[in-house]
Amino acid sequence: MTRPGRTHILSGCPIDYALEIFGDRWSLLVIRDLLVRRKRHFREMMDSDEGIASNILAARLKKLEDWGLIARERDPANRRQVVYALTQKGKELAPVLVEIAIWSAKHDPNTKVNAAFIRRARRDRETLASETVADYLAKLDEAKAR
Amino acid sequence: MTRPGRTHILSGCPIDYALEIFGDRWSLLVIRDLLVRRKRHFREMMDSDEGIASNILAARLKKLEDWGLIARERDPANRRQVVYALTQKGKELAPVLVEIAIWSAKHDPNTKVNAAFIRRARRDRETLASETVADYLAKLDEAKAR
DNA sequence: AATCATGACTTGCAAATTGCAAGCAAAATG
DNA sequence: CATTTTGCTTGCAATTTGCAAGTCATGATT
Repeated sequence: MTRPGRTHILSGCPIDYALEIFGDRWSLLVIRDLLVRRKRHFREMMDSDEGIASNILAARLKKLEDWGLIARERDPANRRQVVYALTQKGKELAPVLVEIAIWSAKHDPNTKVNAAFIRRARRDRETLASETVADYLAKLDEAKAR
Repeated sequence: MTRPGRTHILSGCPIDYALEIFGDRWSLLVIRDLLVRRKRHFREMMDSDEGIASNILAARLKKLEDWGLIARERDPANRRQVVYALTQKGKELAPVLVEIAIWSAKHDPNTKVNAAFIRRARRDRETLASETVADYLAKLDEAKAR
């Protein structure tokens, strides 16, 4: 089994494995963009509010692809464009994103996510399939925008 | 409200808030050490398998303290030593660590965490208080070691 | 067909961060 | 008192990040 670009010997701890893949400032934001905001193209992700640089975005996409979290193809409708999508492995990070969002909603003094919504997310989490979690997170995103 | 060391304007997205605090290779490993492995001293965290450098560990501890996830005090029994502990804000990251561990256990081909254990973690998660989650994760850690 | 625009990167370069290993000051131990 | 321990700090090289311009392939327009 190839483990791409391994810069440290992994300790065997599950947290360490995950952080080898997405332990940086940008990767989970890319996954959010794909999962929650349904972005598909490079330009769309570049346009997110956080202001990622193109070389960093390109490098993160490559890494996530190398580790099997995303897949890419040339868009047949316009071959200049690449379409990125989460693999199942990538989609299954949805509960991680939910928990992070719940934690942040509680602790970010500037949060715009309402507490009742978060309590519901926590209560219903077990029944959520990953696509529905994506909808959940999308609603969190919309709630934030209000 | 002071927001320590803010290097980017936060987008308002809960994922972005969290990544501002712990979006790096090492911070969640530090939190794991405190929460799961019950480590309390600098030297103990330095000794974790992943091999963090002392300047990075010191910087991460400072950042986590600045953001209110950990607290520190001189150990009255030995004033050379500093005791670090998670605050409530820090402890409430336990469900995030559980989800990351579950994800990794499923996707890390070298995982030593058994699947039945993970299914149980998923099923029981809702009833777990953060201290019990810490025990859970500790058991995951032990299972890994076997 | 030629020209221009678009999209996904790539590149050059400066700033920032990481990592190695030695160093330092305070406190404890022998 | 001399030595050891602890939690950092520091010097320095390597690596990564971030800004902005550049490049190449493809599509659209004239």
